[in-house]
Amino acid sequence: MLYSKHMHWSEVHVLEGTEPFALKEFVNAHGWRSLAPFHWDAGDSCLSHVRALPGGGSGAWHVTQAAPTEWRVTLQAAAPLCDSDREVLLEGVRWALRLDESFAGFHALCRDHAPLRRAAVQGQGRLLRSPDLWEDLVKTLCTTCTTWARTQSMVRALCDRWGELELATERRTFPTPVALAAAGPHELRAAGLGYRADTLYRLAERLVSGELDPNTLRSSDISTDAVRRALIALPGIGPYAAGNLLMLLGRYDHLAIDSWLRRVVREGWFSDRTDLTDAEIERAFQPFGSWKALVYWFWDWSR
DNA sequence: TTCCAGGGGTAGA
DNA sequence: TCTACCCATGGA
Repeated sequence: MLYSKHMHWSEVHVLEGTEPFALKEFVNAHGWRSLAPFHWDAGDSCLSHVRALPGGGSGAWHVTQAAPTEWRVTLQAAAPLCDSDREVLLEGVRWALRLDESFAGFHALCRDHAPLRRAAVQGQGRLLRSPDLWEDLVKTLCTTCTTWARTQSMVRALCDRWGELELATERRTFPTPVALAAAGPHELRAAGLGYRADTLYRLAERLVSGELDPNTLRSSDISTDAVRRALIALPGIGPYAAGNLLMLLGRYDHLAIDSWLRRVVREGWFSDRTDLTDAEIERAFQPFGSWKALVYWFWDWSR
């Protein structure tokens, strides 16, 4: 634990996970790593994130792989971290990397299907998520009815305009609900959010008022159906967005059916039939039970 | 100019 | 439950 030459606080921790996985393959399993304020340094195989801290100010974490189940985490901040801020950052790393989640059931299923065996052999199934669920709610909203390039630019614009500058990394945090509620729908629209501006503003207001605490949705005491109903009750969250968020929450029994999934499944399993319905897609995934979303993500569609 | 993109909400049947 | 329509925005 020391001050760097730029007088920023830095400290190193080692976190242990329960199941081995490769950081590089994990980070590249889906697109979330390219959404701010995540930063993936492919050369150093280092994943970073910056976030606002409850004690005020902000902090950064940088993760590299130390061993199959060991992670070297460097925390950075403008000043020494208090215990609660350190805990928030480290808990965020555990959550983002899913260090406490087991994929043994998924891998058992994978061994029965040739296009999934690679996933079992390589220990796949883990999908990166943001340290904070509010951040993933907003990011998911920004994936609706747009291109991936625009999703990236929308999320970047939110950070650039309403995020806090983290001094050690000179990167901007993801904006808090307070910041986006204060911005208002007109400013959000002007930042390129389009019709999502109104729903995003309403979502931020619900969090600020205390009407919604998204972290209650992280509880394992609630049934998946109850979580799904709560998600769909939120402004701007429909079946696709709820499916994506359930997957990020570690519940894989619902598909997030979007134009990309429709195309992949149509070409892979239905001879490119143009009249394929969502109901037929749902039925095709029914045999995979509580692992449907991961089966879609890790199925070897090139076979 | 028109169409569509890793959809959601609403009205009407 | 299903369908039709609208919702901003930018790139092809």
